[in-house]
Amino acid sequence: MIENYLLEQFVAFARFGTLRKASEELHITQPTLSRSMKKLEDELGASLFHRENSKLSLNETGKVAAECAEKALAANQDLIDHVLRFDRSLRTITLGSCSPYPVNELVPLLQEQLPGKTLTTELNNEDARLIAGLRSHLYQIIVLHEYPEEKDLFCQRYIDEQIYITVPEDHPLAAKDAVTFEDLLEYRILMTAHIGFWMDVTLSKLPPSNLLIQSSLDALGDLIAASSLPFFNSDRMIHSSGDIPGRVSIPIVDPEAKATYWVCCLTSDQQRFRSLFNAIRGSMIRGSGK
Amino acid sequence: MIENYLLEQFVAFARFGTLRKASEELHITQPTLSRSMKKLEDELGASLFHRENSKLSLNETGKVAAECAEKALAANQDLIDHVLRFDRSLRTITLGSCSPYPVNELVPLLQEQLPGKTLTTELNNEDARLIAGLRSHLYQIIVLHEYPEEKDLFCQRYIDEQIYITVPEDHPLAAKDAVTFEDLLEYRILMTAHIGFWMDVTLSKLPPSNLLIQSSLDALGDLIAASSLPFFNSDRMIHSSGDIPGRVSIPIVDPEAKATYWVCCLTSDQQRFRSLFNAIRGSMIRGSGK
DNA sequence: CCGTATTACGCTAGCCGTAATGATG
DNA sequence: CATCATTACGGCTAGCGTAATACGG
Repeated sequence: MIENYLLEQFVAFARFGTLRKASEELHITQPTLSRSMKKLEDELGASLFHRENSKLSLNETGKVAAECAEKALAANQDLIDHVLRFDRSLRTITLGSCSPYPVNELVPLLQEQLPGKTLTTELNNEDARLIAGLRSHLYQIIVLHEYPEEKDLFCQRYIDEQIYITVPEDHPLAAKDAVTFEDLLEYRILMTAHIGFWMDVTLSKLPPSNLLIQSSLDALGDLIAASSLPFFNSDRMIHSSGDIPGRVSIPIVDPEAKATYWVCCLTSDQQRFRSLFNAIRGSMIRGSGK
Repeated sequence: MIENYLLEQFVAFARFGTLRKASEELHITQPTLSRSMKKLEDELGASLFHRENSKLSLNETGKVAAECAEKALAANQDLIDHVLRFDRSLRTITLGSCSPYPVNELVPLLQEQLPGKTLTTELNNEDARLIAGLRSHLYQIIVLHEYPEEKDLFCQRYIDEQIYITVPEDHPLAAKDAVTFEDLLEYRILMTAHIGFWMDVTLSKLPPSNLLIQSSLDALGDLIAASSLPFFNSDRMIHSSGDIPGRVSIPIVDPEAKATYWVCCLTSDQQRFRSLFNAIRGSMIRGSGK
């Protein structure tokens, strides 16, 4: 068995080419590195270096060893990452979502159902990365916008969301009952960057030059109030924040402008979150009754 | 970074369940293990054990950690194996073959073409394992009985071999020009275990009870001389060792009883073995001219 | 001479074992 | 009291840094 401190030093040499540079990077002295490299060769029982003229370089075996050493160190780092992540997952709940609205709705529910747990949330555009995060205990609960086929996931159908465009009452579009993305091609539209997968949807339907993307939510609010530019909205958002005087919201009828959300956890966590999923179902019934 | 000696001790505990057993297995003392497990928790910054009633067991995080630790240790062992194998491959040539006859032919050629190198040979029934061995530098040259499609292999068509059955002149089969495996069903046949993939062929065509398999080649030779039992032979073997007085050899005409050999190396080694492959082609031309 | 690697030497951190203590059934 | 884990103590290995040496462009 080769200790990792030797591999770390060896990989540093392989990367930086000379003992001096590597020793500086690792904040150890050159003689220490020199000694370690000898020790590594000794413990492996194979020559790894080509030595000539006070110049040290990897030989063919050394190159093979450097590759393998990186893998071994990566496995070690994996261990640390996985353990810390899992340990954290026992005390904290991280909600990963493809879209911000479900987060708003779920956060109070999670806080109520999982008292004493720290709750953090994260937007992530790609369903695949959300699922991978769930498996690696980066997330405990995720919200997807497509039903996943994966067998190790327990999924509960959640709310729908329909995208609207909100315009001033005197806007050319204001009279319409419905619009398509195509209708929006001639306008510049305000939006925020923090809308999860909806960003991918809008970018696939509208050219970037049409979109005035604000990274700050505050800035977006100010611009909406101060300008008469159209901006994206959704039935859910309108419902929860109420109508804005002097503006009308028109539904976008493209199929891409409507999504069904799914709340998922690992099947191995299903029992643990049973009452939470019950509460989610309950909230949907109450929500529809409003 | 977690040092591997800690992981080794941790995995031993995970396997054997108590510090005592693990300490005995590792030939270290119990207090040492106890201290190491604390150190591991400390360095990871996570609790790994459930401690109660002077009983130590893994908690959920510990189970995750044990799995990852095994992977990390496996990666470390991989490093050692790969490096030693590669280093060895620079000084020695290991020939892996699916069949013994090509080995007999190739060994003198290899010794002539690669002077100063240590030469070892190994029979291996499965082509897939020969190819894997080539890739991991366990072998440098292999002989297959089917053309492999793998792109990282350089392959050279080699000799054919045809299996015969050798019987006494007064044997019922002696009069035949050709036989099939089916004809052999009623006889007990002498053979050796060291015939590579031919063993798989015979076992697929004849019941094991028909085969008198000798592990020692000497024993087989003695039995052939002392008994009148049929035994397997091949055109190549007959050619090189000459006819045995009082015996006749009859070809087995099933397609399975004929093989074409392929000599292969890694394409990355192709240049290194160029003259060797030339010599192999040369030997085949001379061989056919005889 | 400056930059490189190796060798020599002394320090000390940390790993180990022994012995003692605690806890449990 | 037998078994298992933890704590306490002292020895010693081995990894470290400093300083000196060697070698080349």
